[in-house]
This record gives sequence, structure tokens and C-alpha cells, in this order.
Amino acid sequence: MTDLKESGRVRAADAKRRRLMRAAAEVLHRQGAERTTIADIARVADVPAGNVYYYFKTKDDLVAAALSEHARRLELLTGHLDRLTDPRLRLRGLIETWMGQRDLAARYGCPTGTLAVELDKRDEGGLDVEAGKVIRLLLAWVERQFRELGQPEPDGLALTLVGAYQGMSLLANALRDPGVMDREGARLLAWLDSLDAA
Amino acid sequence: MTDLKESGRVRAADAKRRRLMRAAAEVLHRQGAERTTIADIARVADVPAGNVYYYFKTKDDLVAAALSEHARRLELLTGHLDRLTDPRLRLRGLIETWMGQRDLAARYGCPTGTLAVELDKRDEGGLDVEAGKVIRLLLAWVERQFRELGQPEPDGLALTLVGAYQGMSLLANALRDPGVMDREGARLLAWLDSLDAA
Amino acid sequence: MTDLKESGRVRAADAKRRRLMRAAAEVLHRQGAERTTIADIARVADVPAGNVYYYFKTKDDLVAAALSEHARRLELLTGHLDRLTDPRLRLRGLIETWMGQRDLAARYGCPTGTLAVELDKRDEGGLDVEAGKVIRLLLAWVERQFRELGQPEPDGLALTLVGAYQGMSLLANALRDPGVMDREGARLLAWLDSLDAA
Amino acid sequence: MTDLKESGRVRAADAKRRRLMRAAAEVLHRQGAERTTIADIARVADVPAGNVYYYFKTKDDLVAAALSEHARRLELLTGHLDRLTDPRLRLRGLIETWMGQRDLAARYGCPTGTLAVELDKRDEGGLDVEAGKVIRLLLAWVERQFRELGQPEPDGLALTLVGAYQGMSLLANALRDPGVMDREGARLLAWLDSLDAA
DNA sequence: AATGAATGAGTCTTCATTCAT
DNA sequence: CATGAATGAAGACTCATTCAT
Repeated sequence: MTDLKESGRVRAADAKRRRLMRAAAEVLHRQGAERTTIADIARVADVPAGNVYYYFKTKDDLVAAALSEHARRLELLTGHLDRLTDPRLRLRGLIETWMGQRDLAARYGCPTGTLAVELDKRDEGGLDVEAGKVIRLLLAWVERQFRELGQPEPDGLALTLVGAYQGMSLLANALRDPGVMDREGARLLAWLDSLDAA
Repeated sequence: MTDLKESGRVRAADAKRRRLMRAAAEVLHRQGAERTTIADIARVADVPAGNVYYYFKTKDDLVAAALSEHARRLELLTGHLDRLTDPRLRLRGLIETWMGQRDLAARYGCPTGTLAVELDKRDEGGLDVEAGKVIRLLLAWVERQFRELGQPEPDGLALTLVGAYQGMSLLANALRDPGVMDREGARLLAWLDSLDAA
Repeated sequence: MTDLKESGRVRAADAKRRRLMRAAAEVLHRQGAERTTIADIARVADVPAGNVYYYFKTKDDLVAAALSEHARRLELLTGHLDRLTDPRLRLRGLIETWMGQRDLAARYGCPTGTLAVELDKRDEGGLDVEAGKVIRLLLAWVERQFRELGQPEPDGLALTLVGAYQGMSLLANALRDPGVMDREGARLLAWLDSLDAA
Repeated sequence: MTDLKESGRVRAADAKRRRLMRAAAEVLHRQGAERTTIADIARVADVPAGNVYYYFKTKDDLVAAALSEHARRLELLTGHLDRLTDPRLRLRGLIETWMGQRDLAARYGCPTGTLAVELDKRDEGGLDVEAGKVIRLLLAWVERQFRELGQPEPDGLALTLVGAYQGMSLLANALRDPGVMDREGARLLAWLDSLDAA
């Protein structure tokens, strides 16, 4: 078998794997981990149900894959924002991104946050830890920006900002009101500007 | 059958109902709605499994009952706080109550918030709306305090405060760190003090 | 509810449990543990498939129950034989019982022996140990008889006798020839008679 | 394509086939037929899973191949023993070989015997017959030795000896005690010596 | 109302076997 | 022939809900 054929096959398999991860990320966000069946994800990914297990040994593996897909997306976003030279502008960009997802948040909440909430109810499997890692990723990036801004206690500020985001997403979702994202987003932007330009 | 016996029975039945509601509130908080079986709740309530259905026709009814139990507890709390004459002290009392539940929050998050997150993933049944109502109850009470304080946009402030609470609970839970509740709670108290004593 | 009704119900439930144990013993002997489905056993026991789990939490529990049913039958047999005053007659009775099951042995082998063989292929679950216990039960009883006979090394003789039984059952089964049971059974009887009447 | 290439390929294919047979013999002995997947065997044989079917059309074919591998090994052994001039020494050699495999027997039983037990539970496929053939092979060789020894009823003696072997293997396995093989093996050697030197 | 038991739909998971390249 | 991937039929197990008494 030529390398071309080989790599073509590998590429096709990888593509399917990626499709499953993406589908898992989407469906788990919308339906939650417990209400989502493997068949649901397979359908969205357009993969035969029985074949999912070729790529992911268990449902939990798929959930973990969805979490890492969310982590990947987060890193894509922060990677983009990192191109901005001013950390304040980066944080501004982050908040504006959140605001841009107002409708999704009002319908399904923050993907990572809601998954974390659900997975934290479990005693075993370690998926709760995995979800925590994604949130830590965001916290760490935000903290870095505050540090570059010369703020004291950048970790506390990160907690405040990310907490505010999780809180507003949850409220927007519970109240089914995207306006919450606008209102609280605007407040966060103002708060950011008000921070001492050290 | 005498009225006495009758009323005794009614009382016994009511007691059982209450036991089930309380058990549901506890267990659903700890395990989440999907991972909790009717048998789980029946066991904690010390009620035979087959008997649950005389009090609650469906599992969803039990979940709704748990939500209303949480609402009742919330009203118990605000009722207590309402005895304080200063609305600022009332809000302070609320925040301190949240901080007092730091360990529970770090382990299972906010009962209402996490239930709302989970129930919002559903399309039908209306339990999401029910969860929203409990959160609205809290929002309304907080808003009233801010109004009494003479704050402009008391609704926005309520959103901010309750949002902060949900956010810090979620982070404390996801990071499994009760310290988050202390830190953010202290920040909220300071923020509250800083608000213009209009 | 009256005690009568209560006990009636308990009796019915017990009866079903017993039916399942008996069915499991039979079907597992005939088909082996791996080739037997829960549905197979349920059908023979005339119990709805979904209901089996009310009585036995897992398939392994059912296998264990089958083993204990075989143990019960063994104890029933030895209990009968124990009424004989002469231990030599008891052993004779045992061998004759084996010979009486010639056709069953030729078709399916010794219930306990074949189950033990299959379960010993497993690494986990402890069912192999459970099967071993039943065999030890038989060994212990046989050893006791030889001891009462005043034989030196009654444990070695027990090993020889039970081993011979397992071996002849296996050969009868593999060769599909009940005659093996007759032939070897007769030899064992003669061997027994030849043992020094100490 | 040259013949040389051709024959090289054939040789490679043969080697793979042999590897699969050997792997099947080993793995089926350890795990049993039902608990062994084709993938298990392929892995041990270091053959890609999808490739197994070019050598064996079905799983049953592989099981049959494992049986014939065991037959081959048996013939290898008896071939060796046949070099001894004294049939009594040949039987002695056989028993000593059995004793030499004490640990394997205690862990997994006799390869042929345990496979026969498992396959005899089946109604169809004829693998039970195949397993029986391997045992008959052994019986026939043993019988021949007894006949050469001038023993009356060499077939009965063969049944006794092979039955004892199967029985002691089963007990060693069920009791997880290699000592059974020593003890019973020694007894068989003594028994062999005691046979009338006709 | 009370209660142990019954029911059956649904979900995850495993594998022998087949297919496309 | 080689090989990774595909397929689909089981089978174990769970649980909300209902039933018989």
C-alpha cells in the first residue's frame, strides 16, 4: 500500500474522529451528559452508532473528548486574542466574545460551565476533574492578562471575571433572557476600564 | 372511622410527603436530577419505593417538589433577614449565609443553580421554568433591598449580585475549593459597602 | 395487611427466587455460563426477563446462586447417605448415584466440575472460588468417610475418588459415551471393596 | 512475479497461519473459547485483526485449528515417547510430562480437556466432536502401550489412566493447587508399577 | 392508602464478520 | 493478500411506572 493511500485512510479516520468530537461538544452542550445517548452523537456526526466504539471506548471517553474540544476552542480564542498587544484589549475581546454568544448562552448556558456542574455530581470517573481543567485554563489566561496589566492580585481578579461570566451565563440561561448577557457584559467592560491603569 | 383517626392519618400522610420533599431536595442537590432514581429518594425519606407514587405522580413532580422545597427554604431565609431594619444589613446577611455554606457549595454547588442548569437542558416538562421561578424569587428579593437602599437600577444590581453568587458557587464547585467562597464573598461585602449611600 | 397475605406474598417471591435458582442450575449445566443468557434462565423459570434483576442483581449473582443450588443438592445427597451406618456403604451409594446419572454426564458432564472448569478461566469475580467451594464440600465428605473407615491418608483417597469421578464424567462427555460411567463406576466400586478393611 | 517471490510469499503466509494457530492454542487454553475474541488471538499472533479471516473463515475454524495444534503437540510428545523401547517407560514418561506441567494445570487445567468441556456445551458446529478426537488420540496411544504390555482390557486401563489425568487436572485447577498433580501423579506411577508384569 | 413485585422500554457495550481500498 | 474501518445483532443492566393484593 502506498503512503498516499495510507495517509488518505488515516486522514479519513481522523476526520471521523474529529467529527465525533465536534458533535459530542455540540450535543453535550445542548442536552447535557446524562440526557445524551451515544446514538444522539453518532447521528449528528453522521457515523453509524456501532462504529463510535471504534474511536471511543466508552461514553465517558466521548465526554472527555468533548471537554478537550472545548479546551481546543478556548485556546483558539485566546490564541487570537493574544495577537492584541494590550492585555486590556484582550480581556475586552474576551468579554465581547461572550456577549456575542448571548443567544446560545440564554438557551444552553456556558458549555464548559454547565458540563462542569453536571459532571461534578459524579463520584467517580474523574470527568469532573477534566472539566475543572478547562475552567482552570480560562482562569490562567485571564490571570495572565491582569498580571500584565500590573494589577495586584491578578488571580483574584480572574476569579471575579470568570465567575461573573459563569454567573451571567447561568442567569441568562435560567431566565431565558439573552439581555442578561448584554447588561452584565456591559458592566464588565466598564469595570475593566475602571481598573487602575497602573 | 373517627375524625381523630382520620386527621391522624392525614397528618401521617403529610409528614411522609414532607419527608419526601426534603429528601428530594437533598438528594437532587447532591446527585443531580438525571442520576437520581426515585428509589434513591424513597430510601433517604424512608418510604417504600412503591408508595412514592401516592404522593407524587411522576418523577418530575418530585423534582418540582424539591424545587418548591428550595423556594420554601429561601423564603425562610429572606423572612429572617427581613427582620433587620437596614436593607444593607439584609444583603450583608445574605452574603454571609452564602459564605457559611462554603463547603457544601464546593462539593455540590448552589442547589437551585445547579438544578436550573440541568433542567434547562430539557425541551419539555416545564421544570426549567419552575427552576427559573426560584431564582426569580431570589432576584426579586435582592432587587427590593437595593430599591429600599435608594439605588438606581436595583434590578441590574440584583442581577450582578445573584450572578456573582452563582458564578462563585460554580467555580468553587468546579475547582473543589471552598476558599473561592471566602474570597469572592469578601469582595461582595466590600462592594456592597462601597455602594453609594444615596 | 394481614400476616397471611404478607406471608403469602413472601412465599410467592421466595418460590420465584427458588425457581430461578433451579432454572439457573439446570440451564448453566447444559449450556455453560458464557453461552447462557439471562433470558434463557428467565424463560425456563417462567419469569419475565426484566424481573430477574429484582431477585439477582447481576448475572454473576445468578451463577453463584446456581452453584449454591448444586451445593444444596450435594448436601441433600450426602445427608441421605449419612443415614447409612457403614461409611463404605455410603461411598458405595455415592458412586452408584454417579453411575445413575450416566446419561446426563455423557451429555453435559458433571454440573459442578464443568462449571468450575469454565469459571476458572476468569480472572475476576471470584466465581471460580465459589465453584471450588462446592468441590471442596464433596472432597471433605468423602474424606470423612475414608477416615471413618480407618484408612491412612483419607485426604489422598478423597482426591483420588473425586478425581476419578471428574475424569470419568469428562471422558463420558467428550466421548459422548455413557458406558464410560458404567465401566469406571464398576472399577471404583471394586477398588473400594479392595481397600484394606482396617 | 517469479516463483521465488511466490514461494517466499507462500512461506510468509504459512508462517502467519502457524502463528495464528499457536496463538489460538495458547489463548483459548487460558481464556476459554467463549471469553476469547478473535482480536485477542490476533494480538498475540501479531497479526492485524482484519487479516485473520484470510486464514480462517470463522472463529470456529480458529478453534478447530487450536485443537489440531494441541493434537500436533500430543503427537510430538508420543512420537518422542515412542523412541523408548519399554511401553511401561513410555507411560511413565507420559505421566511425568503431566506432572511437569503442574503449574499450568493448576492455573488453566488440561488444554484439551477444558476445551472439550466447553465445546461439549454446544449443540451445533461439530467442534465438540473435534475436541473428542484429540482425546481419542491420547486414549488410543495409551491403550496401545497397555496392549504391548500384555495387559488384559487395555482400553479400560487407558480410560482409567486418561480419566485420572483429566480428573487430577480439573481438581488441581479448581483447588488452585499444583500439589494435586504431584500427589496424584505419584499415585499413578505407583499404580503403573504395580500392574502385573504379565 | 400501602407495598412488594412486575413490566418493558431504553442504553451502553461487545464482537464476529464484512468491506473498501 | 493486507488492513483499518464498518456494521449490526445481541446481551447485560437500569429504572420509571404500574399492578395485585
